Amino acid sequence: MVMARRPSSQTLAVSALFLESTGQWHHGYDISKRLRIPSGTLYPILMRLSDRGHLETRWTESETPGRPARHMYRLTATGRDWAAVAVADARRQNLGVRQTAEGMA
Amino acid sequence: MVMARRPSSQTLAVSALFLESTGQWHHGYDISKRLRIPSGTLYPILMRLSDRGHLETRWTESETPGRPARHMYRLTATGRDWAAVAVADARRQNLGVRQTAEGMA
DNA sequence: CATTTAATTCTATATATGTAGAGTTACTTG
DNA sequence: CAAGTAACTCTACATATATAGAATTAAATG
Repeated sequence: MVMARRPSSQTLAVSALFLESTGQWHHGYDISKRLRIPSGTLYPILMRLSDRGHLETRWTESETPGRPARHMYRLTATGRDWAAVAVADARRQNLGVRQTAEGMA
Repeated sequence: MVMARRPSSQTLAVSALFLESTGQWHHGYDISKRLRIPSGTLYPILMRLSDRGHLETRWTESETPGRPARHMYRLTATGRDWAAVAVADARRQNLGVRQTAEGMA
């Protein structure tokens, strides 16, 4: 039984962010800053979502040397469906899916 | 008049490290750990030495994605001569050119 | 010798990734 | 409902680079 547990608020926030811009690639550092989720929490989330087929990934090299490459993520088709349901469910139950860091202030 | 000032202890330590292994490439992070010189001190030193023609540089990509590339440095021919004189001078004056971080304990 | 100036160092921050291990929370099972 | 377990989060650290601006130090100059 994969993903038995309801997604955490952090996972929901990440999912909502991807849903807002379906088809677009995002990278961890950007998501981390936008949602104020620390890297040690975010990267495991991104990896879990990827492992479950909700996100697909790709690497893009930096144009300036010395900077680490970016690991890009975006929703898969099934990921979009899963995220839509998960976020809608959470909103219905008023579980507070934050859109941005500011929205949670 | 470039390099009017005598090289600092940090610059001497870096120079000595390069001298010990002339011809070999080193990267900043490694030097920083070995000599315990913080990055904000070390990178300017490496850039100055490069600008003055004492070091040549090269980038090597990391084999594991997500890790930044390494900026490699090694002595040039003139750099070796300069460093040999600078380090010898300092040792003669007993200015304490540390070989390693431990050597300064 | 005091002041000025230029060179250098230091502290903090930024860019990006990720893992280890401890702690917490949610879900299941007895 | 209590206890166990699995999932998840958090803190700290590691990998590598570099810059901005403040503080300091060394050398020159008066």
